[in-house]
Amino acid sequence: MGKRDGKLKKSERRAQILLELKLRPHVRISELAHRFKASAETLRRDLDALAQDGLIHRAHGGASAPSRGHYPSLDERTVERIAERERIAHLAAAEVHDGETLMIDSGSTTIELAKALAYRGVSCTVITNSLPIAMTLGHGAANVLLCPGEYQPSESAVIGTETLEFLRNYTVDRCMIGTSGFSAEGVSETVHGFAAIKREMLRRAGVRQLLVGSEKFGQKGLVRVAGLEGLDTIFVDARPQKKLLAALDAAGVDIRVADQAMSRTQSEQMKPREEET
Amino acid sequence: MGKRDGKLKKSERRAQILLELKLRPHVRISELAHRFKASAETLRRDLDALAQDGLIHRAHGGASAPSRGHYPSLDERTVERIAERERIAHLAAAEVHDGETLMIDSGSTTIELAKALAYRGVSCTVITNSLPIAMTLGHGAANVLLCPGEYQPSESAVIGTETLEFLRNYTVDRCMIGTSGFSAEGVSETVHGFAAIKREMLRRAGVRQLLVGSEKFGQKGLVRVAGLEGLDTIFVDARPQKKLLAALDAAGVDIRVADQAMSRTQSEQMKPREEET
DNA sequence: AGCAGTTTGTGGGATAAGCAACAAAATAAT
DNA sequence: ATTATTTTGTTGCTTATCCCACAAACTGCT
Repeated sequence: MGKRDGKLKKSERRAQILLELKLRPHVRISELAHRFKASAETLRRDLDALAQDGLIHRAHGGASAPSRGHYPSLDERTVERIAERERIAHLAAAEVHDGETLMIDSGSTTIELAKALAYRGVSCTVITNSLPIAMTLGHGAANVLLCPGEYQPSESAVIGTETLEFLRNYTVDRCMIGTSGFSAEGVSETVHGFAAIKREMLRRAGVRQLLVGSEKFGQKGLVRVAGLEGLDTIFVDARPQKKLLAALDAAGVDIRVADQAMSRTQSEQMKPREEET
Repeated sequence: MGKRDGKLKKSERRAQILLELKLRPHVRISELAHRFKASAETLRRDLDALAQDGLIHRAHGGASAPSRGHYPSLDERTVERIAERERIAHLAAAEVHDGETLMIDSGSTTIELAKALAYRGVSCTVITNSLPIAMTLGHGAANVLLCPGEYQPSESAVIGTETLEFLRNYTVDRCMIGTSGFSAEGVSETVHGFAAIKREMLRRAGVRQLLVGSEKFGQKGLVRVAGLEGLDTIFVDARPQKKLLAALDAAGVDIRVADQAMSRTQSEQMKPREEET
């Protein structure tokens, strides 16, 4: 009657592979073949099929998660404008000194910030609601305090009343947040839960800093997070347009532009991928 | 004469590799060797060194980025006894029904449990202190409530007083925990912080269940977590020895053995082909 | 310059992965 | 039940990667 032989069907195998790649950055064909008790050819076909659909990134001998992995909906954003985000993040990271306490919220730009901080080996204390940021910083020199809350797969972060209550217990030197909308009227978000967290972080911090790519200029999200006067510094990749610039000046916001020059080395290095023969 | 042909030094090469891995999930040795005009051996040494420092994840033929969830010390354990852990996890996961509330602590066995629950699509509510477990379950049908606390890179989980205080606010139907030591005297841990969390979880749950591989039988850790009488069920991959078995019986612990036959993913039985030992 | 230590390149045998075509099962359809 | 279709396994061969040891090239220092 049954399938006593615990063999998995094609779709089950592939689902497991995707699941596995959410935890591990890389799986190996030989390892999978052994695990599933299937031939290497079968697994090779599985990986090829998944790679065809863009669900995984094929490599010699195995496969790895596509792009920056764990952040499904983050990924789409992440692949674009990486260079800009990196420049902004490095500029912002240079501001942070050893021993500081700071809050960092979730988002693709702030993940880059975490990477930059980890790379610089800054030994600060960070309170965050983002799991990838906690992981990135936690493996470096920083102390990380993670907020409680309901896990939100879309951002790989936690939100909710528990998160807000937790934040209210702390006061920090500095907070660095991202945003999905930035205009003369201020900072705005599309998701209510995330807006509340940003708002609370701004309230709990001495210095309030925003990391925002120029593509967000002029955009207005559903929920207002704060006005320009609620910010001390913004880190951007390009100088804002006249109107926004005037509003920022009026609000006394310090504008820090991460221009190309300071990361020339990086952008040069990315180029040679083209010259394959 | 040497234009920009100038060969890069070791540190430069390695920095570039890290940069490259920020853009792409996987790099290949042969490709890097060509790019840097260096031998494959050199690049192999580079990747090995970077992997040693935990900066990248080594793979056959190349390397991938570790960023989104590198569990350094978890990995070493994870490669061993995967099959046993999976069997235990699937057996335990079968116990959980839709709508239940449960607590799950951090550990390599409980990560397998999370994978199994995600695979089965159980829509329960889970409170955990483990980041990988939150991520795994959160992308599935379950609701996940993550504990606050200090991030502990070694287990990719949070611990500390914040974690304990948070747990005290909840009561759940069931808790499922792992352990590093299991003997007739009970459950024990090597790290104090993790022991405290397991203890609190056991206290807050109606049904208290332990997942433990047979390799832990007889081992005693530094800190005692609970006696056998504090457990309702244990999920194991092999029947305990006489002495431990007697103690478990005396304590009224239900023993659930995940034997080969019922394993979903692997069954050695129907494979009379020559083995690889 | 000369020397010690590091870094890189080279060669060869062992192992693993890729590829393609075909056979064997398993599954679905009639 | 019997085809048709899909999926998986196997075989033989090619290519790529790994690993080890040793030689060559480079570095910094006295």
